[in-house]
Amino acid sequence: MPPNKKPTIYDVAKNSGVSISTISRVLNSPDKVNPETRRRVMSSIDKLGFVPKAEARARAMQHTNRIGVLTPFFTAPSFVQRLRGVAATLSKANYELVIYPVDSVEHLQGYISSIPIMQNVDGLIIMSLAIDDKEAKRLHDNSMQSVLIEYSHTRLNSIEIDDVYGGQLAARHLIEKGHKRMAFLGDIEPPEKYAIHPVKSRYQGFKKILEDAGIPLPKKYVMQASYSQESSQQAALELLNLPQPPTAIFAAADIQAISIMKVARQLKRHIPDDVAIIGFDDIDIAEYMDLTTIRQNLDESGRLAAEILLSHIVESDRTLQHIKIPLQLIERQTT
Amino acid sequence: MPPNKKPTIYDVAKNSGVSISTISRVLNSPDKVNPETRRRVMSSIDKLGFVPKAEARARAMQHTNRIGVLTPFFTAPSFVQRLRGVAATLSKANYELVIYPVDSVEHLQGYISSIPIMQNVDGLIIMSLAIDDKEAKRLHDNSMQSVLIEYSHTRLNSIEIDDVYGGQLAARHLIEKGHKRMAFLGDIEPPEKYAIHPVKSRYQGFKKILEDAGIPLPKKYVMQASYSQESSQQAALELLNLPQPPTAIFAAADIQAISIMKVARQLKRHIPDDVAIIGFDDIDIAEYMDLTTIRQNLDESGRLAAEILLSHIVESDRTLQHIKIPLQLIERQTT
DNA sequence: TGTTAGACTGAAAGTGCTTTCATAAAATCG
DNA sequence: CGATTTTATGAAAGCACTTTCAGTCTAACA
Repeated sequence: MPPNKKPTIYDVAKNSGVSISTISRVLNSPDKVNPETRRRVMSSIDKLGFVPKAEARARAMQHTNRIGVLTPFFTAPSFVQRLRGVAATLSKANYELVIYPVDSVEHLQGYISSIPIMQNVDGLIIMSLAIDDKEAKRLHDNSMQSVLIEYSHTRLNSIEIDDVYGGQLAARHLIEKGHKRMAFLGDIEPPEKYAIHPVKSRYQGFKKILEDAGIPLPKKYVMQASYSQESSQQAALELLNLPQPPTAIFAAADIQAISIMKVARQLKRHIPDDVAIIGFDDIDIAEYMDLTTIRQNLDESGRLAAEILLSHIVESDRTLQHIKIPLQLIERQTT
Repeated sequence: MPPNKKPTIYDVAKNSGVSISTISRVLNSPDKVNPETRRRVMSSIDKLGFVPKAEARARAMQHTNRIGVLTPFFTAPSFVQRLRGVAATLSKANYELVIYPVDSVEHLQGYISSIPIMQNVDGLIIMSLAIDDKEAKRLHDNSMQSVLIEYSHTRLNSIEIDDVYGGQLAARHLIEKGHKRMAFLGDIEPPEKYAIHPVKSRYQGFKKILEDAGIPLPKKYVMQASYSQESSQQAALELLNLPQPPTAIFAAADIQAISIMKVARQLKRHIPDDVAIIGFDDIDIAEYMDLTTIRQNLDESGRLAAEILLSHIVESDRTLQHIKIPLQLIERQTT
């Protein structure tokens, strides 16, 4: 056989002196072929290390015990933590996990529409990705069970958090602590159009409560910053170097809060006396850093998503679930 | 069209009055087809809800433009960072990435031997997983290009780091800083048998240098701790509460170093004056925390792995590569 | 002993795509 | 305006199998 090529059914046929039909038969309905021929074919198969291609797939197509996760930014801590939750319950239920990182709209559509993957997977968890009607329909038409996280669609299961409320929680906490000059730092501007922007909602909730309390939130206290360390640190620097810096900063993501902490430390500002800092997410590092934050229970949301998905796979006519998981203020040392 | 059947390119061709070649073209190289025809085809595609079948596609194309990563602990920071590197170069090269989390030996063997997955993938990156001869042979026999990270095998490409040297670097640095009582904290005991244990090598390198310098490393200064926060903190606590605590601690992983930092802070020990701390890996947070550490350039190793893999896919008769990536001491504030 | 029902097996026709090759039509040029 | 590119398209040949159909043998039955 050609040195570096994978053997095909034809090679096996040649090697064992029968036709490809027979090979196919010993693979798919062994009882229909003469035991002796079968043995000969088998030994050829072993010898050549032949692995049927389409067959494996076709077989797998029925039920794969494997679920897929579509996610952007899969290396960001918050996504990783959700994935961890998913992985945990999946492995308990003896399901395999496959992660498809999505880094562009086409990519997403490619994955969703090219239901090909899907034939490899019993269900789909879709994280922080905007699914439009067309895509939802596609999933539905192909009866692909799925659950969305951080987004929702009437026709699909979903798990969301109340970002507005999260912002409110942060604001209330800061007000209770007696702050009068508070700033917001986050990635308000849509980072990429395929992703969701919960940050805006967090901002709105935050702002609303301040307004209700008669506390102004001047423009200079609202900083746009991407998730990169540089961007956040730059924004933090500006904020803290203001002639009259805020006494508290609400960062829409823990990673950003941590950047702020770093800058504050460099500027020798004491936390929380000079600046209080509150984050959002409660990623692992937040605890290491003793960061006060709004916990959205990332692991749990992953776990929940997986559970819902699994239950819908087992019993496909279950009613859709739209879950809103609770947010919780975790007070630590930075406020 | 028949009611319950999924449309094929033939249906689309019929519906839009062109040949299947043209359909294939608008799907794969849209610029090669007349804009108007393209529009007509597109609308047919939408109308029929046509989705190309991956299986057929892969068969005809002989490749999938998708590569797989087998990895344990995929949520641990160091793994995530490597994955980030992989993802970066892959997406540049227009390859899709699929991550298969491996959490048991059977899992690994299942993935590797049940080459069905493999039909889905043009190549494999295998992280921190011990591959035995049988598995290597299987990969080889199926001419599945692959590269190992943090492990090596004569028949497969590999990227390794010199863990022993890393331990030595840490030891030398601490000695230079004038320390006389140094401790080691790490997960020396094999966590699970399918994973690799680079920690032991780091320990050995560390110990060797201390010995050479005539500095003792008593048993009580060698702490076994798993990667969990509790375990590491517990170990750190023991260490720091010793009647004569070490003046410096080498943690075999940054996450553990960070746990130590936290405990030290709680005990009001000053870093680095009371205890110096040096980690290993240089994960993202290390910089946030100003942790001195041994950088193993995780992103880079991922990038490199992907590059090697890709180059071997393009040109399958390239010679095997066994790369050892350099380690580097990053001095920050904790030593 | 002549039939005949099975049991085996191969030829060949799908399967749903990609891609090469050829050709027709349109655009460019001297 | 004829010659030459260029562009747009279709026919047809794969790819790696599955499956149907029909033919060959053989063993069993009358």
